[in-house]
Amino acid sequence: MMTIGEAAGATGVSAKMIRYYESIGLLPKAGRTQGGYRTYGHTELHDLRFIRRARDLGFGIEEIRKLLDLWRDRERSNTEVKAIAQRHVEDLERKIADLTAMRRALSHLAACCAGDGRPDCPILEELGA
Amino acid sequence: MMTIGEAAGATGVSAKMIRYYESIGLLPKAGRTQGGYRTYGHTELHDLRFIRRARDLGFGIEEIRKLLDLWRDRERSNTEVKAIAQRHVEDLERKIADLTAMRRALSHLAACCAGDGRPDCPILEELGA
DNA sequence: GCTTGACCTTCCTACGATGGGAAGGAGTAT
DNA sequence: ATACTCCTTCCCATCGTAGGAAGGTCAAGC
Repeated sequence: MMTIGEAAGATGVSAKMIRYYESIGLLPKAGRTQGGYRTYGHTELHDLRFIRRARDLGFGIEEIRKLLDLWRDRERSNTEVKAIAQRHVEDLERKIADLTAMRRALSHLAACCAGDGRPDCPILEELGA
Repeated sequence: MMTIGEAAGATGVSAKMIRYYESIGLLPKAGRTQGGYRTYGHTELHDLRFIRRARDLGFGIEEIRKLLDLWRDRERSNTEVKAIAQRHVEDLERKIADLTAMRRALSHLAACCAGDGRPDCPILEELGA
């Protein structure tokens, strides 16, 4: 059995976030020592690593909640899991497209700006047009 | 002279955000009518459009604050503007790279998942590995 | 046993940008 | 005068994460 700090070190999820995930019901309430310290065992560490990986893939808390439920359900249907994943892929693609449009517009403007110390600046001209 | 709602309609910046920008000092305090309504003229509309365009390019408030200051400064050096823009381009590229990595990993997993209603699911297997 | 220091507890605050809504006043058209 | 739209300020929520304060617990060394 580990303390919250050890579990944090072992999973890469900060102690702060572990308490937060518990507080919003993403994780079941952790066991406690006599002194009131939270305790973490194999199952709990697994959940934490699961959450960590899902966060790394950009899933939001509510999506992770569903994924954890599905993971715990032996009778689950992979159709639902795949749907969640595909929705998230589309979400990522939308965000990538937005950022890419910004980057393209802005790097074009930056390329047009001499950057030679004079006041003339196509970037500001465009913003102030 | 326009009211805040008219200025919002004319610039695409919501009345809420106009008040917010004023409250954080991004915009100077607007003039007021006798009744206490904020008033907006040419200069103010220009600033609002400037902010709107900069937001559309993904600049944060503090960057916009600097850009607005530079815009107002006739003695400005385009070197500084270009540096801000290039830093932001790099920021965008980092975000794009992060999201792209997520999308690649996740769409690979989704492609490996049959989605045929059975419990077997490479996505959950990977998250729970 | 006692002290020290590391770790834990809860609770509050903040971020960045935006939106929602309540309560009440201003302006305008009939 | 009435009714309606718009304005005002103020508070709260989002989402995930981090910082800090005040106080309790635990283990190691003396």
